[in-house]
Amino acid sequence: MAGRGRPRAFDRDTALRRAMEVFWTQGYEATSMTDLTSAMGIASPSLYAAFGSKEALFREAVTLYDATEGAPMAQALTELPSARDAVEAVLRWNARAYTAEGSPSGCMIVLAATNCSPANAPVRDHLATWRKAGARLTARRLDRAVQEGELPADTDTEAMAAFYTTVIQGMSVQARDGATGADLDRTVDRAMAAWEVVAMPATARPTAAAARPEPADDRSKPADDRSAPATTRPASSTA
Amino acid sequence: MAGRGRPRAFDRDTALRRAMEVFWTQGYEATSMTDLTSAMGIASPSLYAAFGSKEALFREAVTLYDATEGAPMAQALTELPSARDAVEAVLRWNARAYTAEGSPSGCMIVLAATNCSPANAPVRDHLATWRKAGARLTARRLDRAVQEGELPADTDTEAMAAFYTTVIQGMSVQARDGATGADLDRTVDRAMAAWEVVAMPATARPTAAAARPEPADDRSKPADDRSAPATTRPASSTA
DNA sequence: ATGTTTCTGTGTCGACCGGCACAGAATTAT
DNA sequence: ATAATTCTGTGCCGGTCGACACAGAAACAT
Repeated sequence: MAGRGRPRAFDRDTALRRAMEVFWTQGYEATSMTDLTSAMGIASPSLYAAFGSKEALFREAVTLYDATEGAPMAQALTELPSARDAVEAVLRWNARAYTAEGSPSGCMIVLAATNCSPANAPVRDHLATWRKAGARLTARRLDRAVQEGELPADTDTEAMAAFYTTVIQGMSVQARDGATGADLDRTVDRAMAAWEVVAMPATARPTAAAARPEPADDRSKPADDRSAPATTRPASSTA
Repeated sequence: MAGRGRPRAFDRDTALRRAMEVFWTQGYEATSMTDLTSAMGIASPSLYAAFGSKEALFREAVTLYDATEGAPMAQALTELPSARDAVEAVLRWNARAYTAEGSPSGCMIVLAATNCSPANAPVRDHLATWRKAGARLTARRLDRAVQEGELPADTDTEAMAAFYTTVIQGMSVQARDGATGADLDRTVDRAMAAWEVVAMPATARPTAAAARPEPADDRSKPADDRSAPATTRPASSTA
């Protein structure tokens, strides 16, 4: 198995796993070569010889993350008999995984490169592609549920998958902000309780008792907004 | 109004707005002093004289962001007569704001410092505090709705606010990944259609036809997971 | 034993980072 | 006019970034 020359003095898989943890915690740009080499226990020339570059190492780390952390999700989506159980399994699993002790909080694919400099745009796009692949996998599972009669024939499966993907990605931010597994479970409770109304057709509007006219706020100007309001300074805030 | 010495040759508010846009687009760490000075049209000594440091400038930019982009949200939350209309107004507003042309996509407070090096942890915590303040403002609005009889007395307002906060934060990620305003609106449709089931009491479990036993997937190991599964490489993916 | 190959550690490269010293320019106060 | 004050632009600081040259060490083949 060993090649011709001097054998490698470190375990490549172990070093890659260490690198994944650092990237997972700090993100791509915020992780320096010094962070990597000290975590992996090797010098930078060994890193370059084994992985090529910092970016190539990151891509390998993402692939490893998907293989180890994401594999059970793909399995649940394809093997569980009902789409509802499959989506709930994904949400419950993530609620625990994002808050598990011994590993960084939140999802690496969501959090590791949300913002970066133009020079590293390829890295950001790489993760975005992976995120979209996950949403698409969910949409295909919902399509199957429509074919099997589990969901109404006119279900907007793309929008439904986008909704649950949005919830999952928001959960990553919540976990990074200190939400507990129980906190995320309460959000999952609500997302799953809404299953029937979320499975609405493409043409429908809010449904239920929600045939509202419009947001009703003063359309002062088409300016932008942020996630939630706070006129004054944040102060302490415990929740 | 002018002081004693040589007057400032640039407009401080304009320069701050430019800085906000750069931080909004690239995030805190990925934005260099060169990025800032070129966008603001001033040299670095002027920046330091006017704002103190890169971090102080960022905090001022966040405050400006909240005052300009977030103020309508706080207004909707406090002034609209029903909590349901208020929350929907916030969601609809954000769906448009996150995807508006002429400004960066997504929410600055969610995206500008999700991951950063330990040295910049104070910046990350600063934004996290702001995010939590928004969630708390929503929770207080829901408390008022309970007091006014709009929501059941046993409503878990904290969990309900956390749910909608999670959706909003997920929408920021979606917008960054290229989702359109119509895409986000479809998610808002579903989040609002679920209003009644989301307003569930603290003790309740999934409700509806969702009294499931457990996720039911093979509990292979307590490892973590990511946002969505993808066994193979991402490939192209258009949605 | 000798050559070939491959990995390891030291040291360092040019570029850029955030931040600031310094001198000159522009204003007000006297 | 002259002094005092404040801003502006040039240039540079020490430190760190990602990346690699180089020589020595450790395995193989012959």
